Amino acid sequence: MFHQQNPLKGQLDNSLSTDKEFFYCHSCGKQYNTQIGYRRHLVAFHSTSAGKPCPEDFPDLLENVNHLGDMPPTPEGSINTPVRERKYSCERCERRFYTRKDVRRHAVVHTGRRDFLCPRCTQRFGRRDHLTRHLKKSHAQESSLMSQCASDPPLTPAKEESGLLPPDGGGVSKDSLEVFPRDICSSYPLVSPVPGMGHTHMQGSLSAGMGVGPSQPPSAPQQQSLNNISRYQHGFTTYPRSDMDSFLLDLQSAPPPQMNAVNSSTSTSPQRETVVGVTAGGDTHLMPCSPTISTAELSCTSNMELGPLLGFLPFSLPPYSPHMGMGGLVMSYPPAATTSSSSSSSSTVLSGQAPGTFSFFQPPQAHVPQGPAVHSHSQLPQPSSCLSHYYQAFQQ
DNA sequence: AGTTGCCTCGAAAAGTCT
DNA sequence: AGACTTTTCGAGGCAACT
Repeated sequence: MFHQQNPLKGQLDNSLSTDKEFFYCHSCGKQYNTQIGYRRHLVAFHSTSAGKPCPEDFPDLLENVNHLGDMPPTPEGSINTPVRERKYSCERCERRFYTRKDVRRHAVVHTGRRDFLCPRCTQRFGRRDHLTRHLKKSHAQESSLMSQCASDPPLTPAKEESGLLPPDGGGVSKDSLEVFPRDICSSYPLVSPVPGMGHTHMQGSLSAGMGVGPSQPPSAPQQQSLNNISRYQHGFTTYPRSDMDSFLLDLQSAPPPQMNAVNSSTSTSPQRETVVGVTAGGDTHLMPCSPTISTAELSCTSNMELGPLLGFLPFSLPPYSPHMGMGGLVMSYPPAATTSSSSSSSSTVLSGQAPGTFSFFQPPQAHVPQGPAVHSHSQLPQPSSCLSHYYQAFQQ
């Protein structure tokens, strides 16, 4: 956020407007409202010209560039560019787009749906590419760290064991698979953000989001044992501290989670049910009781599905559109809750899972061993060696 | 035409400096 | 505390691919 009295602005811009200042690029005539935009542009395209103010003979040009934004380009206003028409308009607002695809994607703005869950943190995104970007930018270092941490067995991208996965990777983005080698996914006991991730507030507190939670804060001793490898220590990607803070605060005040709500919501799924289980450490977890969960599901946390939690969201979701959850990693709607078109195409149906059933993905170590499928996980580094404070906090 | 993902920009949040 | 910088996310445009 830039403040109004940015001294740099005076150096960089040759503003046209009296009430708004801009940053101009003299090389290509682009205009930016913010310094950061201008700088990024310089770095990206004119690294040698960084810092140079644009000459003053660009105003006319830039005026045309100024806000093509939401307006259809006019022939006289275009800069030698072919005239394109924004034929497709949004029904809920007056925005217009060049393609229908853009309209559909834009719909997320109105629905507020964020079906793409980050398997590493509690972030949710409305678009897959946003999640991909988030993973690359915010969790890339963790991936490398975990790669080093989990040296045995050697890293194997989940897609390589894709015999259990649909050809498309089970709806998990290629990037996600690449970013999340199997062992990494397995090593992180993702506390399924699920039960609460569907909370109304998009940026709500973790605890509200988790809806689960333990009534006591994370145990300090365990955390201390992890200090030397915590990815939250200096130099690692930051996590939403505000979320963590509010989560911890909520832990102190929130009533015990209604885990059975999840259970009841999943009761429609005959194949995979979620029950409240208690681990050896006395921790409460959601535990899938079906043996039909495949290794792929265990391996890739991106397969988390949010169906159960949506059942008790405080807001009513709009009818599911296949385009909104397309290829999504998360949503699976029961036939009764979907239109005729959505049950087959809208959601990712995992192998071994009946289509259209609510299901709930569970972090691997919450399971009791389930035969060969779990074998590989037993070889993975124990969570205690690689688990971050963050996730451990939610595991308590 | 639909799907997917990358690029870009603007805005806001978070972090750092004075 | 305010100014400033950096990081992250939301969103639109668009190209590649099917």
